[in-house]
Amino acid sequence: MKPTILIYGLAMAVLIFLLKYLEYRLFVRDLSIEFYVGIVAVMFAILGVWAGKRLTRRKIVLVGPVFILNEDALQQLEISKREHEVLELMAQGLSNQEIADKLFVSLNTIKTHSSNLFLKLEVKRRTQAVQKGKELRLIP
Amino acid sequence: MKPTILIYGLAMAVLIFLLKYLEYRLFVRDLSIEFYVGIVAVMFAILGVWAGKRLTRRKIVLVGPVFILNEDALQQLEISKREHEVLELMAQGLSNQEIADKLFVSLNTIKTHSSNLFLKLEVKRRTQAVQKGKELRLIP
DNA sequence: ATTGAATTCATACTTTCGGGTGAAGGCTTT
DNA sequence: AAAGCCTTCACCCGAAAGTATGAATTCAAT
Repeated sequence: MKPTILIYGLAMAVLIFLLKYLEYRLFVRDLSIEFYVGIVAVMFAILGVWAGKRLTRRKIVLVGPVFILNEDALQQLEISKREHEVLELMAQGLSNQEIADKLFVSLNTIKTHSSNLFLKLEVKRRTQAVQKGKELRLIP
Repeated sequence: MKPTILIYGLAMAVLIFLLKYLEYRLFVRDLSIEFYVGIVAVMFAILGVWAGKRLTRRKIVLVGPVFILNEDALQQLEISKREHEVLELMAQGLSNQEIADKLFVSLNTIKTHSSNLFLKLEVKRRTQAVQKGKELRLIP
């Protein structure tokens, strides 16, 4: 931070000196008023560009991709809440037994859900279901 | 495009008129030279800010996430080319038999590869292997 | 109240997956 | 040449996944 301030101060000093120098040259009739105004205009235009850049320099914020559930697809494919839940847990790499435990239902129930899910998603395996689920934004 | 040009032309006309008006007031001694120069400076500073914004307005290009293979992880985990290949096809939702067909080897070979892969990735199922593979950027 | 969808579960059967072990051939490194 | 790794394949076994069918229950909509 310190060196930055120093540089800015120095730049400002140079600028003011230049202005005063021009003012002096104008005073002693060494410079036409048109030239004087022109140079000042150019200087401030450049200063404006620079200051504008400084002030509007927006900080870059990296935002991870936000997941937006595709509810239309869910409805079109007639996927129920439970099936959707099962799909989510599948995508987390859980086995049918683990899913059953997590949802407090029997293994057979999960098998039924997953079978129906595969029919609706038109896939044969859970890996493909997860793939398609992500493509259709049914799961993150 | 047309209205834009019209607006710019109009703005420039106003600007020039203002400058000339100030020049006239200066000429008739109605305005001190300091004020004149100051107003010009402010005007051009603002113009500079505006022009700077216009000119440096970069076009926003949306680039899809680029996949960069994490070769370090591949080496650290001692994953061979063939195993990596198998992992890729797994991630595409293929069964072991389909992978075997695609690589022109036997089903048993793929089983061996996948088993070794699971050991190296420290997972139990292919779904988890795919997950971890993506996390580690071993596969897109 | 009846219909229909969703959820639950069971039984039985087939297929796929995954673990363990062993082994042969090829290729590189020492 | 010997050691070490990769790749290939085989056989066996158990676990997990997936299919098919049928059925009971709940809950919302007609």
